Amino acid sequence: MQNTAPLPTTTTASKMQPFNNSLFGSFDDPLLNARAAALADIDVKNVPQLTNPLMRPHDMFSYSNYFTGIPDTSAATNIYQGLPSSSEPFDASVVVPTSSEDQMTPLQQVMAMQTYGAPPQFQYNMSHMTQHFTTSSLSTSNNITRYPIAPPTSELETDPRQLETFAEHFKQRRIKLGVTQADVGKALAHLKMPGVGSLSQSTICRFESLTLSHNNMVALKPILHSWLEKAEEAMKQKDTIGDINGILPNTDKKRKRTSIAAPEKRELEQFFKQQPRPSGERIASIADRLDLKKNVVRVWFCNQRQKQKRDFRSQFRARSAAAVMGPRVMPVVAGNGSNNNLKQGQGPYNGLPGFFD
DNA sequence: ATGCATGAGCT
DNA sequence: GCTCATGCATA
Repeated sequence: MQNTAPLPTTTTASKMQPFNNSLFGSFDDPLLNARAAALADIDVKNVPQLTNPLMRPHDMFSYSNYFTGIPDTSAATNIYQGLPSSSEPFDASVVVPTSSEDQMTPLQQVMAMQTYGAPPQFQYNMSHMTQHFTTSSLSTSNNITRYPIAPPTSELETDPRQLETFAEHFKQRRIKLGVTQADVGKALAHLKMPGVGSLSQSTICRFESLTLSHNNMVALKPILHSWLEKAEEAMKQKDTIGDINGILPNTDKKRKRTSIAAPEKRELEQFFKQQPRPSGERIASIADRLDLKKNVVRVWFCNQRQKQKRDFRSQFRARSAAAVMGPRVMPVVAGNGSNNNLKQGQGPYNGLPGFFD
């Protein structure tokens, strides 16, 4: 509504950490196969079907959207081949959060992200993946990780219920093991899986709460599964858990974080209801009206759309709703050998009416 | 747990 | 300028 109050937004700054990742080169983790057993004790829930007006034909469907009841076995979601192995010599330190002690040069990170050094069985099937699985947020931060290994084979690997089941199981076990989400994230780098670095607490949290896109869930599952197995082992032969290294000063730069005031936020939400995808001019208009920076408004809408997709299921699940909808259109990737067949959906919006300017 | 932000790749 | 994966900062 009105922004008589102080400032519509406020920003704060805080520390930014430098690179602290390890993992590179060595990947002693043979792809393992599965874990059906590990998940056997979990129950599978039924998921209602639904549709998300925000979804567009070429959008990479989110985990939430996956729950449309429409089975999907398209290659687009099959990112992994197998699961991380657990049949290798166990190294307690792997699951022990040793804080940020790992160092990796930007170049190494880049390389680690690429599947370049991985053997064939570890590589992605380029024609079956989307950009994000090759080189997502490469320089976003000090942590690498992002998708490694091969594409998934079985449907079990991408089955939403399986993923959900695993996520729950994972969380329960993690807690049992007394490991925090942040610890898990850091420990991942120790798995030394090709292309796998550490992850943030945020991501682990989102994985557990299923607030990630389906592809993201699928990609992370084998990695977290691998960690869990090692962690379970560590639990057993617990003793020499050398939680070595540890301390690392956080003396660095800062990053601002805008805080949009409630009134402005309420208006933004109203605008969003009217049109989730405002034009640049529209955004400028809104920004001007709310006395916010245009970029802040733009990003807000981007995040809102992303959030809507992720949260969609949680908003409607556990409900009998069975609004069967038309078949979901998956991005068809032409494996033409070209080096740019990792399309990302951005086709024209064909959702519900009224969402265009 | 989640809001705001970044950056890659793509249109 | 968009989507997506992800992260820092913070409520």
